[in-house]
Amino acid sequence: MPKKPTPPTKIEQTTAAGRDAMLSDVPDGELRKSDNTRMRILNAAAYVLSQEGYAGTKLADIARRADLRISTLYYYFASREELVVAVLLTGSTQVRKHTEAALAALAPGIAPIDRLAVAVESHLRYVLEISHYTEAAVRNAGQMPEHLRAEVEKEQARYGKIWQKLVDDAVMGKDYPSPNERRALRLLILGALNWTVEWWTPSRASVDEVVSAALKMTRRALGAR
Amino acid sequence: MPKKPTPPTKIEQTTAAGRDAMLSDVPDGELRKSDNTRMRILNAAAYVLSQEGYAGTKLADIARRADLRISTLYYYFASREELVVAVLLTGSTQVRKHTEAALAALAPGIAPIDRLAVAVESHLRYVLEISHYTEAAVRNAGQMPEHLRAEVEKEQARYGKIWQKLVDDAVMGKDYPSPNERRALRLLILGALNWTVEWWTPSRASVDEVVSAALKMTRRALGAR
Amino acid sequence: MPKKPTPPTKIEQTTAAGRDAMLSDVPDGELRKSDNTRMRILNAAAYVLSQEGYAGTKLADIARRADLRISTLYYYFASREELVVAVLLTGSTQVRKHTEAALAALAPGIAPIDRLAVAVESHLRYVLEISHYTEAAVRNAGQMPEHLRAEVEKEQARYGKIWQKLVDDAVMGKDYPSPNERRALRLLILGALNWTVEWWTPSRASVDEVVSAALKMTRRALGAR
Amino acid sequence: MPKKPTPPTKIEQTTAAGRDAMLSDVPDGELRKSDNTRMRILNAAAYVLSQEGYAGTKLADIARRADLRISTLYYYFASREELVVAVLLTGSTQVRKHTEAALAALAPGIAPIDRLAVAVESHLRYVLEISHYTEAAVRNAGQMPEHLRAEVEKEQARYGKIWQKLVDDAVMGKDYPSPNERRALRLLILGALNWTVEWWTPSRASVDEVVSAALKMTRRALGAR
DNA sequence: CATGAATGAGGCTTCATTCAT
DNA sequence: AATGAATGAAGCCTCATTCAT
Repeated sequence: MPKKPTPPTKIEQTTAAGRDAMLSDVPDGELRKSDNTRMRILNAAAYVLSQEGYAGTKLADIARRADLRISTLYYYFASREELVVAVLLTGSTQVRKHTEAALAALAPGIAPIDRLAVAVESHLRYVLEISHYTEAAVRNAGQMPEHLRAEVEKEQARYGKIWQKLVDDAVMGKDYPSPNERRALRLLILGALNWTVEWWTPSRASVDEVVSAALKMTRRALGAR
Repeated sequence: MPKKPTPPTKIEQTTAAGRDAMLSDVPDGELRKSDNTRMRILNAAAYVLSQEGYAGTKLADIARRADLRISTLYYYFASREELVVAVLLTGSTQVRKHTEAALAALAPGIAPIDRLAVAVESHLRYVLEISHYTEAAVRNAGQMPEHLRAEVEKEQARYGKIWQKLVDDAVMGKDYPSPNERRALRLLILGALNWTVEWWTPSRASVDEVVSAALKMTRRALGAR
Repeated sequence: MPKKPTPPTKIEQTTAAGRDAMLSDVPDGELRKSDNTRMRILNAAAYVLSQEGYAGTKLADIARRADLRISTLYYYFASREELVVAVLLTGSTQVRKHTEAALAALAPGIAPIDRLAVAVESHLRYVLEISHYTEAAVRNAGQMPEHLRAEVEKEQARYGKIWQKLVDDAVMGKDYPSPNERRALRLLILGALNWTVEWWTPSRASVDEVVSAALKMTRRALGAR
Repeated sequence: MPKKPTPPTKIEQTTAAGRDAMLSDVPDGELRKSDNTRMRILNAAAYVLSQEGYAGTKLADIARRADLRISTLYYYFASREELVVAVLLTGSTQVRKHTEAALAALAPGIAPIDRLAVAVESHLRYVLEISHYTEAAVRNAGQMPEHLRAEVEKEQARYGKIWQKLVDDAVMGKDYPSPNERRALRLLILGALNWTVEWWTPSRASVDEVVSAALKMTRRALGAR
């Protein structure tokens, strides 16, 4: 395992893979202490961001949750902003990868509307059940100061493209004739899914029920019988 | 210690009516100057909140936009929080009233799905075209500190009830059989509409196109052919 | 007296005149409280800068000396840097004005070497006896971060020009033939004078003795018999 | 608690000789690696101090320039302050030794004014051309916190004594009659020389020109011709 | 009514320093 | 002999808030 030069301060997406490695029980053998700590910080930041939002996220909270002092954060990230961007980037990348994987696993001949349904379920479950990173990304996308948006939006555009194709392929007949309408449709659907983070809590309804409703809504909206 | 003569500081929703009054050409004679100023502050705050989000909203920005000094804000509102709550309450109340009015204007025998469609259009246009207050309310609902949510959520619950009835009435046949699913459906639809504030800009598509897509999506989702 | 708009945060040289006004016993009548406080801050900063140097100057020290809280400094200056620049600019401007005044008061026909001598004495006494501002400017000219030097150096260049003329006029015969040498001579003399702030203390020798030595040195260096 | 095997941490002036040894091609066999590294650190610190000043000098800069990690510096120096003091002492000692050597090389019967001239040239060239150590010492003499000055000032007093004798011997006749004036004269001259570090850059004038001006100024100031 | 002035609390960041390896 | 990791102290700065006028 190659030693990184010195202070590991740089923005790199922390992939879901790396994160999972950390969450599993694999002994540290392959990881430097520093990787571990960096991950702990990112995890803590993702959680706080998902709960408190961009402006409410304080380094003190992140440090407390990571069981470190504030100044230690600066050993790994050059600034609060860099840390936030790293989380959001990770979050955006994670859903995308997760959904891409789900789609890749499908049989080749599957109907477009079914592909879209798979994406809906994958996205929704990831946001609600799995990743604070993605919840953070979803909730804070619009709350970030101008100069931080560029990077995050680029990643999100990538995901958006995938979805647009899913929607375009699934649209039947002559509904939603214009590209603008189909773009709107895609964003309305993703909005419906993303907005769940604002209202869903495990106590009132199961994820399954939400997924079920979302799937019906989408299938019908796209013209399935 | 009675300091301020008649401190007009009280949280009351500023209704759309009041607001419109202010925007119209009614001679000032009808209004105390203080009403005027209070309204200017609220308008400014609504705008800033809709753009910057809860945490990004600074009194300095509001004061600048209202062409006042910061300390003046305290003549009208006891605290930043009170001002914010006033805006969000106003925003929530405004859409509700607006949508209620639109529904009230309908012929009695109209089909439930059509009533829902009217609500969709009314809501969407209000958020996107008309009211910074409502945009502020929509975007910041989830970003507020715990102790401020109560009031705002109460108003929103009221609106939610109206919508739930619209959805329940419009659902056809045996789809969405459980109340939980129908609740999820309502929130998915409202989420789709509310999320538009995160992505819609006049430059890429007209409101009409978004409305059109939203109407189709809703009608189909609810089972209309 | 025209009211300044609002927060008086802007860099303007505080002229010796303004400062003297503040130091004298003239009742505040003509001055806003704000002018007074701004002056107190500048005075405090000048003192601290002259004693501690650029890097050693802490806002806490300045605030303490001005009998204010740190945050109050920000009501008058946008940043530590702006305050420092204001002091150095003031300091540079002060000596220049003081020396210009001394020169202006001379009889027209006076010999160039005598004009130079007047400048030497004026400069030296101002730095050692009168102005912390100028001492601050002298001691910190070279210690400032790159991006702050521009403004200060411009003012200093202005003073440098005056001195160069004094030196050029006073140089007799064929010594120091090249402009570069005369420039060096000017800077050596000013250096000798400025460096006094590093070693002079009232306890070891009187200002008069230093002035006397400096005058002799200069007169002889320039070729007077 | 004996931690470090042979912690070479001790304040000793690194003489010009030692430094030259390091710069020359003598095979490393003669030097412990640690000497080598210690020297690298000192050199780096001298450079940074000469450029940034006491307060602007960061261990990070020194480490970067020495191509080491910050923590390594602590293997050789107990603290930042100790390192700084070592540099300044070295710098002060270097000029003194250099000038002493130049004076020692003179013929015995040489005139006092010529001895002084030799010292002027030696000092000036050393500061401007040769040693960052001395430049550091010169520029930071007055910027150091109280508790660090003692050692440095002691060394500088030693050099001052030599200069005072040079000046006293060179003064002719009845000028500068009092010891205080002669002390002032010495410090004015040294000030003129030292201040050159604040303004001289190779691009505007050659060292020779500055030296020439300084020599003429000194000779004349002392009454030669 | 409105504001100028002042402040306290709290956040971000830098940096020298320590220590186990 | 050198370094990676972690930290405490201290500084700068922002911002909501107060209060006399």
